[in-house]
Amino acid sequence: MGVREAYLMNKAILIGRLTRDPEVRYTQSGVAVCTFTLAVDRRFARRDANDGQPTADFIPIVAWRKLAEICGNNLIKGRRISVEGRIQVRSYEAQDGSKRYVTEIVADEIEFLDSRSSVQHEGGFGAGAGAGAPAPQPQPQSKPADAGSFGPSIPDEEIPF
Amino acid sequence: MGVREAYLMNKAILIGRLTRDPEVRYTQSGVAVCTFTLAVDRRFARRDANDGQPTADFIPIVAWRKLAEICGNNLIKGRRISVEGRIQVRSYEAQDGSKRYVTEIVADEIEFLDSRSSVQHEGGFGAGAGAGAPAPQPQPQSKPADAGSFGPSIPDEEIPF
Amino acid sequence: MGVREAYLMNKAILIGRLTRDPEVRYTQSGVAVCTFTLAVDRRFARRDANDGQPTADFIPIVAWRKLAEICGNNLIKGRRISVEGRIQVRSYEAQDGSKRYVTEIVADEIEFLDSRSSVQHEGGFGAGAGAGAPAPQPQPQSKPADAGSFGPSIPDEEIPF
Amino acid sequence: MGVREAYLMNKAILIGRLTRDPEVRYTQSGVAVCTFTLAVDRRFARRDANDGQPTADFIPIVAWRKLAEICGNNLIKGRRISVEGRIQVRSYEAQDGSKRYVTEIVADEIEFLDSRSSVQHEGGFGAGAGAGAPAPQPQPQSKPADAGSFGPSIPDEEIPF
DNA sequence: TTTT
DNA sequence: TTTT
Repeated sequence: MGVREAYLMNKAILIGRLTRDPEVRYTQSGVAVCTFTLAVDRRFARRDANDGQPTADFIPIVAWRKLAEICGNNLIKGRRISVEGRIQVRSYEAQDGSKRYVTEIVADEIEFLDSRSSVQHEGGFGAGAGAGAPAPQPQPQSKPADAGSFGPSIPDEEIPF
Repeated sequence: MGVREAYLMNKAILIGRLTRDPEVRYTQSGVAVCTFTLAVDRRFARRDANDGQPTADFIPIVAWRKLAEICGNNLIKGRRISVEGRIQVRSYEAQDGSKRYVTEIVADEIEFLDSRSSVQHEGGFGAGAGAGAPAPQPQPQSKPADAGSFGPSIPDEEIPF
Repeated sequence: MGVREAYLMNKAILIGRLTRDPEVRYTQSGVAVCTFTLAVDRRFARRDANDGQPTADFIPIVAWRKLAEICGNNLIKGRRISVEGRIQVRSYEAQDGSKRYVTEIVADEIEFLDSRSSVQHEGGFGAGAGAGAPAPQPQPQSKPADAGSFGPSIPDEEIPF
Repeated sequence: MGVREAYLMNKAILIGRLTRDPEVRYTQSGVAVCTFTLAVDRRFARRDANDGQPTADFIPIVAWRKLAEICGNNLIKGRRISVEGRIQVRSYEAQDGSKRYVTEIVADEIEFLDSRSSVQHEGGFGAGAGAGAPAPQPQPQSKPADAGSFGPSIPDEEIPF
């Protein structure tokens, strides 16, 4: 027998901006899942260098359940947030039979760091915000909606805790 | 003009075990880079469930320069370590022209959490550790060595700070 | 007017050992609060140096509500845990009228890093564990009990969220 | 004998504002040490409640060596920064013979989150910035200077790593 | 003693 | 007052 000493840690803390409006979908059993990508500028990147080097990391984020719905209803492209969560690496088989890996942050906590109005004021996002355009509808589908398309393809086993 | 307020954060803190001995290579300009994969058990995974669900995340780690050499000379499959660093997402073009993404942790600090002897004692790896066997040489190439194979393919632009 | 941009962060992540059994008390309104001290060894301290330099930091921890009760029922002197929380600085007036400061970590999450039996086996605590002794009762007061002594002195305003 | 398994962690991550200009002093052997207090607003504090409850934690920060000098030369009351470091608890004997405890964060990394001009522009500090006033000299003593007063009282044993 |  |  003996002492079980299985210590582990898996924590990510990020601050960045959404590259797009978030997407909310639902699993077969109706659990909400929200996904988006966070752009986190690299600390010492020279954005003016034009040397082809990336100036940011684009990190996929996943939120589940209540947090997913709050994100879907409040986040919007360009908004700055902090995310605390764990790094998850999933694998799947590609069409050509090869194994592919997906790395994403499963969010435990998300904090909104600038007000929605400030994002708009700063002109953080363009499309559809032009003069004469109809009022934008930043809030994504807030319940079932088009859950049909992608939702059912999310297996319930993916749901954490 | 106005106030520049470009705050960002990108921090990962991990504790897990090496899935293999680390690899050390060198860039064209001779900078050491060490790579390995960290297995971090998932908190609520039931390892006995046999339900096909993963029980760990396998997270690629990269260390550079002095830290790379320390890792190459001291780490070994099965050893438990902590890693603190940042999440980096790189993209490259696959042979079929599609874009692929690689996510890895660029290590700032690594700490060795169990002594080398303890890993051996726990039977973390077998080959060559038997009585009467020649002294194992777990230390990978500690300087140029076979840098030729992969090393030169690491572009110097990848080197952080 | 303008953009409100009030970002803050206050996070502590600790791993150490309890210097004593935890204490559980109750506020006037019956909310559980558990306190104990965590000994966190200093990384580069030479424990053998005998130079009078401290080799550890002794950090006060506070847990509230359900977490307080779980701690009271499961923790014990010598046990190794991780604590995640925020740093809180309180002040109070001493008998001599001077202002004193108390710094403590308000725990959000606590994880038990070695099993209770392992602590016992390692001889972490002696009393009552001898052969033939009556079953030890490490669980402190699990509800009101002697809340009278210290409990009522905890003002309800101290309770977080 | 046996496996030594002495794992510890002691990490603090803070974002807040300086309550005053920082102070730089020097130890007997000439090592720079910078101290200041960080005000970190409490997340759910109601600043308008006027209920006597604190709305922020005031956390003492210490930086050493090069970092101390950078802080002394660049920080200023009201500036927003992030601090990463470890929690240190020191004790000393008060004049009345009782033991007192000081908790502070020993900084490993500090990041400046708003530009100096932005702090000024926001009216973060008034005195001496009026028209016709002589150029302000926010930079504290940048080398030995009045090290005499407090400096010599900092024992060299306090210096970390 | 406290920042915005 | 301190843990291993």
